[in-house]
Amino acid sequence: MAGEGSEREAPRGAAGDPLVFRLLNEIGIIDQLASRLFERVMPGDLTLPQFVVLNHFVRLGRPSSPLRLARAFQVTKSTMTNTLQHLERAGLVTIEPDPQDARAKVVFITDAGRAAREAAIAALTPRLSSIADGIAAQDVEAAMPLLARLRANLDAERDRG
Amino acid sequence: MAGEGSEREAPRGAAGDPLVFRLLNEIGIIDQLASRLFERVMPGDLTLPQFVVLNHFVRLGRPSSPLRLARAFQVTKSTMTNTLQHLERAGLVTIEPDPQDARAKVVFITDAGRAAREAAIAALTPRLSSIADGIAAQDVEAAMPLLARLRANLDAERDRG
DNA sequence: TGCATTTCGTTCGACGTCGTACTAGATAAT
DNA sequence: ATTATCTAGTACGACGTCGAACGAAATGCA
Repeated sequence: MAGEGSEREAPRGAAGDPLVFRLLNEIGIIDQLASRLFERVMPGDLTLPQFVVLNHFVRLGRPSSPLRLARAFQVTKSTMTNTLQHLERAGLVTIEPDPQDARAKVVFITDAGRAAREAAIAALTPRLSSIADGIAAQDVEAAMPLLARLRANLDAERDRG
Repeated sequence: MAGEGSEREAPRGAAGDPLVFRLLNEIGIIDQLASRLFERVMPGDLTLPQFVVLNHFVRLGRPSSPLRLARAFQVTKSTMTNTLQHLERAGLVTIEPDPQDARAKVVFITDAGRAAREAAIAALTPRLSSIADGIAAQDVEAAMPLLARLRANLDAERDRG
């Protein structure tokens, strides 16, 4: 464990003591550390959101649209526009008008995109084992329902206004 | 970035550890949703990092320095410089040179800062119960060691380069 | 003492993210 | 048909975040 100064605290919320605050707190730290680590390990200029989009294409096996991608990743349309523009400039995806709907666009992954995704996974994989070190699969499985519930609650609260 | 929604596909179990990957994925989504919700609920122009810094001051009960704050929240110095500049412009903190060390600075929370923090907490509190709805305290307690371990692993991996 | 190194903080440019506002095209309503 | 409304995507500005580079001050070392 790193330096643990007496002043150490979490980068997220924690207005008081409540348990859920502590949980969100811990989650915030983990997300912070994980994202940074991912970006540092990524080859080239590939960022985490860019990788995630490329990965999605490979798993999906077919083209998609900016809006569907935005929904899939819970980001706004403008955020996805931004990410796709970067990917397109890097030649990792191509974007064409949708023949069916002149408002829409179709996004394809390119061969270079697939290669970049493979390289990223190759760089990531060895790190994942270190990160998983000393973590029991059954403990993770046991924690997932809690997290799913928390996510669902946040989701509902988001729609609430 | 968050995880996929409806456009889901069977995660083909690439080499490595799909389990920890899924965990980090879920954590990413939760952090996303929680952060957005916080910012939407925050009164005025207060952002989450700004609130967290103010909150830290109240809990700490004494001034601090940009570097110590950066370490406490696991962000870089430049990130903290940025946040503190916003807080100072809003009159929520004051920043003075450190008499002991001419390189350093001392950051104080102001009365306006305390008031802003109180207002934020007042706005946040009612949301908390909704977010915690259906979540058992013992389940959270049970999950914390796992998360702590994950955090520690990420921390160690970060220092590894 | 004097110079090299470390430390504290800022500046700069880049990316992700949001929300608002806008265009263009599709759909519904009358 | 014509108009009103909704939908897909983009533009813009703001904030958080990082890393690299920098100036200024403290510390270490010879």
